[in-house]
Amino acid sequence: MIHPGLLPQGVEAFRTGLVGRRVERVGRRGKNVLFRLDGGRALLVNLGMTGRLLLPGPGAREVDARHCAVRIHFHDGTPLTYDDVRRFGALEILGARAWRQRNQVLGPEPLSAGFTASVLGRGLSRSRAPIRSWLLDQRRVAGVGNIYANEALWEARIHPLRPASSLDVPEVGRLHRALRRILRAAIEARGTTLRDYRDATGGEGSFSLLLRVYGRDGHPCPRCGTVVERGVLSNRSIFLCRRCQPGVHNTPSSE
DNA sequence: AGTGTATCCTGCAGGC
DNA sequence: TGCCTGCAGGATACAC
Repeated sequence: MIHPGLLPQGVEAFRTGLVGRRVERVGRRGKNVLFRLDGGRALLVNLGMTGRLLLPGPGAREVDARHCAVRIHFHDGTPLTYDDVRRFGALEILGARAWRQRNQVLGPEPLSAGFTASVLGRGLSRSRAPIRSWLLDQRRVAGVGNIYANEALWEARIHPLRPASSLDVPEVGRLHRALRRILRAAIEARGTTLRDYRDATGGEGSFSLLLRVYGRDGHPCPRCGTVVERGVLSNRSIFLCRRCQPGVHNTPSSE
């Protein structure tokens, strides 16, 4: 039942780091669920593609947990289940110092007050990477995944292959606004359930209903009616409207 | 520095 | 019905 691959430190180190600790609060940093433990330690959970953290409770729904990979029992017997079909996730216990180092490596939180358009612009100016790749790099900005990167670029009318440093000031402003709006709306909708995602109570996220380009190749662009296209960048899909997001020769993919 | 490719793994949709 | 291929929210290591 336990899949050691999800515990990079090994089962025993994970167990001894966790047993007897008290969870002081639960939060998030980038894509990591963060359990702050007493003694300055932290339990970090990255859900990968298909991970879920499930907790029984009054409003909790029955969820298919056929791929339970790790189970943590609280002192009162309440089980916290980590279920993950593809097992790309990871759970680890970090001491205070290791957590500080990890935290430092991650880029700014896009919804924090400090993440201004000029902060974004400064980051972008230092990189010629395609903007979609830049957005997925957790060291540059934390917590943006492929869905929200594609949606934000469509909203900001920026082609995913544009070099990060090529964005002008109005474009940086539009991207900044779009990123924050999309992330807030997705949180409001409790996430994007394409297939596997569930919140801790087993509920689905409804942002999937609000997607405008992601996974919608062949459908009309909601803004101009042009057919949305799918392309590939660094082995990940990109979705775009060629008319709303011009530039960059004739890429991506073929025609 | 950045890109393409491969890897971890399972399940599902679509074509034939 | 069944077999095959391609694709999927993420992160990382590798060669170039």
